Amino acid sequence: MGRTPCCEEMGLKKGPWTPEEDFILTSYIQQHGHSNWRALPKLAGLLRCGKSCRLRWLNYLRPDVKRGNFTEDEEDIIIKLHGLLGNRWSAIAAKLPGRTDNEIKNFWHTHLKKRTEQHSLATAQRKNICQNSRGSNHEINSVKVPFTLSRNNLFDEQLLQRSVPRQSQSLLPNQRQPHDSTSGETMNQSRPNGVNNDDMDFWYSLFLKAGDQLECIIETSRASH
DNA sequence: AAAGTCTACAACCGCAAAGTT
DNA sequence: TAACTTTGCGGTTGTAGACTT
Repeated sequence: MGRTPCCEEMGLKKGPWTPEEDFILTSYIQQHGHSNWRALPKLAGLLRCGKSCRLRWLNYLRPDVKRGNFTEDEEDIIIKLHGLLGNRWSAIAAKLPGRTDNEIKNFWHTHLKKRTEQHSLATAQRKNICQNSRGSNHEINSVKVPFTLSRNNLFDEQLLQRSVPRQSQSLLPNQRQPHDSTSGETMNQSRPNGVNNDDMDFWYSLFLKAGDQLECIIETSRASH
């Protein structure tokens, strides 16, 4: 038996939200919270599905949502984190208070993607020149950070150990204490080398410390293997 | 001024993970 | 433990407004 799509029920409205709907949703959540998105629209008197209400609240109506243009600092963080995390927009958004995953995703596709593609092209061209001058026949790998994290892949810890700057070695996973017994247990169960790939705080701090230097060294390391 | 094209972003969709019974 | 429900995520689409021809 399949799951019923949330908007399949008859009479549910789709498309842009009206100010009246926004007011009803905001008022309801301020009074009752949002413990059950599925039941919320009926209780609030909205002809919307719970999913739509949740999205509207999280991306637009929440009081702590920051509107307006991204600052240069925010752009920089997004670019760096995207290099580290890939398209994990919610993880990136977690590091930018007031910004939503949807907003960051849109901003990436409309502004930053082009810019980083241009940067990658320039980097590849620069490295080609460098490689050719050394007479190497190694293929240039365009992947910026080889241990880019995603839900399903593991990074190459040995490569990371070889690659990070000396001053950042102390931050590597096997030198680091787990946050607590629970996370430590999870780490050991799920990762033979004791690494929890979801520990974004760690990778974020490492990346901010090592930053471009880490990327540069890893690229060199790959080319030399 | 009209038509065509581009850009930005709100919103939808399907899927998978997490939670519940 | 299986079946089912709910939530959250990321990819994609629809469309309004800006811009160009």
